[in-house]
Amino acid sequence: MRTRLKDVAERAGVSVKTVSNVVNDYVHVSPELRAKVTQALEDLGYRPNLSARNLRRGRSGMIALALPSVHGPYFSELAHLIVREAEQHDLTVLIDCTYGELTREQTVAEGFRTHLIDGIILCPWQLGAADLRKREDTTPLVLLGERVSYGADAVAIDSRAVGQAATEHLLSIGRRRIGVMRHLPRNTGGVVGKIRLDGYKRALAAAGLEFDPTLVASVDRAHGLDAKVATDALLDLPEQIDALFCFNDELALVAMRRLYERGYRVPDDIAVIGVDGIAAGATITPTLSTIVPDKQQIAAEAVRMLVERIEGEPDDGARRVKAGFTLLPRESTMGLKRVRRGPRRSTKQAARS
Amino acid sequence: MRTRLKDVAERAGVSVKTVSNVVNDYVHVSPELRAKVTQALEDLGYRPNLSARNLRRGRSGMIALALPSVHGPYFSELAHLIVREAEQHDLTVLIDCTYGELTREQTVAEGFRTHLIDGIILCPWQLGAADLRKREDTTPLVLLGERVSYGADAVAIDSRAVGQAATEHLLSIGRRRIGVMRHLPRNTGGVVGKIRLDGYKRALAAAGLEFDPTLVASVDRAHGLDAKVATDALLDLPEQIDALFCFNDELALVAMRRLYERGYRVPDDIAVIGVDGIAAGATITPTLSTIVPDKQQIAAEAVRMLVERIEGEPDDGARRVKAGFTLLPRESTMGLKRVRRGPRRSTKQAARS
DNA sequence: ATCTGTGTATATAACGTTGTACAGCCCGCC
DNA sequence: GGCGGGCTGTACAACGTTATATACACAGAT
Repeated sequence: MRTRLKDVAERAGVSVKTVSNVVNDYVHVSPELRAKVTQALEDLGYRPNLSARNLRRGRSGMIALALPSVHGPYFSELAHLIVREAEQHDLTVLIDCTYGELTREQTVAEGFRTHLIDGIILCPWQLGAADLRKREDTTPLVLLGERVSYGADAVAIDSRAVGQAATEHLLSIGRRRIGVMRHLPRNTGGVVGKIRLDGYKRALAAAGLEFDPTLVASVDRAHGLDAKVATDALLDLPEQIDALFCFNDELALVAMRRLYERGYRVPDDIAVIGVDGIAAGATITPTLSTIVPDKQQIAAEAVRMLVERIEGEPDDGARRVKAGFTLLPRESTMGLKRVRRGPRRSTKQAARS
Repeated sequence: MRTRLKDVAERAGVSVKTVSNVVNDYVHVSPELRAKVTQALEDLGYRPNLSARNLRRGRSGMIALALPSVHGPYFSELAHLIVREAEQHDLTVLIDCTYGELTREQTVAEGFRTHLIDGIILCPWQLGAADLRKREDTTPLVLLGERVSYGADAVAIDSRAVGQAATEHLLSIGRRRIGVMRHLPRNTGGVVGKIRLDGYKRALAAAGLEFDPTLVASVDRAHGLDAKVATDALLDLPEQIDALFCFNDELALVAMRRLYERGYRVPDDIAVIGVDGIAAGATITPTLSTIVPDKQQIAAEAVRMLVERIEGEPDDGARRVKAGFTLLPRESTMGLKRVRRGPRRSTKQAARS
């Protein structure tokens, strides 16, 4: 049916191995034979069978990328960067969605698609250190995120610093009563959230303010109704908040919508800041201040570490890499800039802005 | 290093094939042997080598999904649905990003990862009928989208109907001067855009309005500066537009932002409608009216057709399936609903809304 | 008592590729 | 002129799995 090396070899009148040599650009093949083989290759439209090749080579050139979701903007952007990074190492990425479910995360860590993937990049939500100790699979593994002491390489941003930076920014524009909306998926340790909250407290303390636990609202699912309810809860506190620190941009979008519905102006009444730097934040009104993790760096470090493990880096214990981030102040904290009021045309101004 | 069937066989004192039979749940294995083998399997932590299995079986259980982008919300949602649909058929999906580049699309159609994938779902932007005629690879292929006469199965929404529905909606709320912003990637036929524009014209004609080509703005890239410039162009026309039909939601988000910056109110001055039904459209203010393609149906049909081809459906020529869509009128055309003005608390109202 | 059939297990041959070992050959060098 | 050594090319054996053919035991039917 499909043409194999053998077929090509017969047509060119050479051995199978010679054809293989031509296909793999082996140096020592005489020009005449090479030409003849190349011709036969084209005539028959040969395509290598990668299953066979992988079996023989013991490598597949594929890595798995397992994320809680590929649906939302943050992870899809990250996935994109990892794919591009992997490409540079001649690796194909198999993307898998765990939905943050423990069983799926375990399946991934235990090497689903065994011997078909050379390595795994996993962003765990529920998987704990215990699971990793029990791990039997030996496929190289790199983790994304900040859950504490693992038995595997990991790359993450410094969530404490993030929490601190966001809070300091809100303090710097004169806000004093800062609500927090954190994403706390059910059944999750919520380690990241804790650390980020820790940064928030630290910034408050540095400014001589006391931490008020009633200002912290938790949201089960990242989008939708829950965030709305949480926003209401914060708005209905006896003493009015003047700022809102959302642990991700998607929460912030929902919150801002809710603020609008309830008649609060952003940032005049309440300043809002998120985390992630998703694209939509730049186009809505007011544009969303946010903290942008250096996704490029995360992607690069994760792939680099994984490749090192695949290449057989001696197992000198788990390594941890911190990735950077940038605070991006926009209208939701700094105030609106309107070019003009009312529907009057103004070509030049528009062109300039 | 890694345990193979042979190792398990030796430990259990049986033949390799017997172990294989146990692994594959073959019926005729005596309970005693089955128990012994199962034990050995566990003891050694056996993992099948999928490369070898695939080689032997001639199937990999993997399909490729190639999209122009996996970064944006529309395609990431679609990808998600296709993955879930494929799961039901015991298929793993390998997602690939073509960036709408011709060469990448050709690579995919020509079966990259040969013999490792059982089938391909491709959403082409530049690939033409000619490319498909030249196609040498025989891997089953299903196309997403509406480019005209292909030599492969395809599933798509009826873009003419979409264009017509959106336009009729704008007409129904009394708008008469409707700008169009279409996404027209460089070097692309832009077939979809043409058909959608055709629906727009048809709706105008039905309402007794004349088509004005100056109302059509084209945007090269889906997001960012281009859409801003295009919005300006439409706003700077001598006669004021009162509605804007954007060919996708991302364009609409940028356009609405720009309208705001230039002082136009949505929908009072200009009503806006998009296409795709991305999540962000529900949370921004005003919420974005849009046309939502039935992505679930697209995913289901695409996978179904592909599986049929893989199972060896006789090649009775290309099949085409139309998927449905829904018009979702929201604030950007129907008007804002404010709960209350000013930052006064109002617990009960908020709880109810 | 022999034949047929069925359940159980095995040995062996694939699947398509690449690494290893080796066989010529031609070159230059002692 | 023999001899080591690089260049070409081949035969064969793997890689780990599953399909095929076969062997054997034991049942029931002839």
